[in-house]
Amino acid sequence: MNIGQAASASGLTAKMIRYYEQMKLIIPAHRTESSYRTYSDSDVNTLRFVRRARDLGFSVEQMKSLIALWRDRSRASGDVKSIALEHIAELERKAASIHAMIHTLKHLATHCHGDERPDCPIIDGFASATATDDALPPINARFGLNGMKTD
Amino acid sequence: MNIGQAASASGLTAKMIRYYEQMKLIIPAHRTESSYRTYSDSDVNTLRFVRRARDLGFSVEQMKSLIALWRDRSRASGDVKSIALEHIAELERKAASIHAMIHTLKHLATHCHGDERPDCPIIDGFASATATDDALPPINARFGLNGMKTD
DNA sequence: TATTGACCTTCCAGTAGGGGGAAGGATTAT
DNA sequence: ATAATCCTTCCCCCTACTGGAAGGTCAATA
Repeated sequence: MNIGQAASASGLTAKMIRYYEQMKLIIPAHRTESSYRTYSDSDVNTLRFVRRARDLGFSVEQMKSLIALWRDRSRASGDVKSIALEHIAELERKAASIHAMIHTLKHLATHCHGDERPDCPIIDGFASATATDDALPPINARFGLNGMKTD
Repeated sequence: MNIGQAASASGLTAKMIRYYEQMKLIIPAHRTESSYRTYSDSDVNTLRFVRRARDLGFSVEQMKSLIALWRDRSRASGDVKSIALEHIAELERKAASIHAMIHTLKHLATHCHGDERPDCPIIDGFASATATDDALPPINARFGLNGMKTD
């Protein structure tokens, strides 16, 4: 199986598979004489594992740990659980931040009649102090989504 | 007022102010003879406007539109509202995606005893088909957070 | 006055997680 | 035979910044 077929079988793209190989998340694929990458069914299982972890928002670094634990027959399930719980906590922080934005925006939007008149509570809300100032912590104390795939 | 003072007055950093100037989000600041940037109270108002919009998750491109509308005395409030509503919809998609991740992860985590035994439903869930496969749409149909600051 | 320290300037590099596309070789279908 | 579709590596692009180097400037102190 070449990279394109492995890609559609796993739900990743060929670009992603090469990227993960380069990042040392996955073991370099075997090559044909003409240096085409080849994938076995077992390799595709690994790729599917990666895709599922990625779909759950794990970073490449986190996935490295998860794959190492996956391959380790003597792993402690507590190690896996702690990674998962930490990730859940991070996701919940992100969700809370997004909900705070939605809340403020909806509040502003419901007071905007949204016609041709220039009077606009949304713009006015941005231009003067609103709940936003208090709703979000200081700029440097915040946490980032950092390229996380909520795709 | 120089850039450091404008930064603390607005809640941005000096780096961000220079970046926004470079990106043409804000008008280049006046300079002293020794090419220090100087900011008036009015300039700081603009910076505060930018910070609030940023805190609500708007991208630099969206903020360009919002600032243009802010400065346009004859703007239609409907134009502002449509930008805001579109942004709310985007935020809600992101939130739904994150909640789906949390849901799946919590489901897996509650079935993991989390001790020294190697048996781990979380890892097993990644390795074989789970609700994840159905919970998320195909990889190319997804939407991204793309550097958005949920910081 | 000299010097220190806290500013400021520009520029370059790097981040995460890839996407896009060029240049060129390989394989496959007609 | 030839065209279409793969594959390879390579490098640049994206967002929204942050960090740091090299160097100029300004205010206070010894």
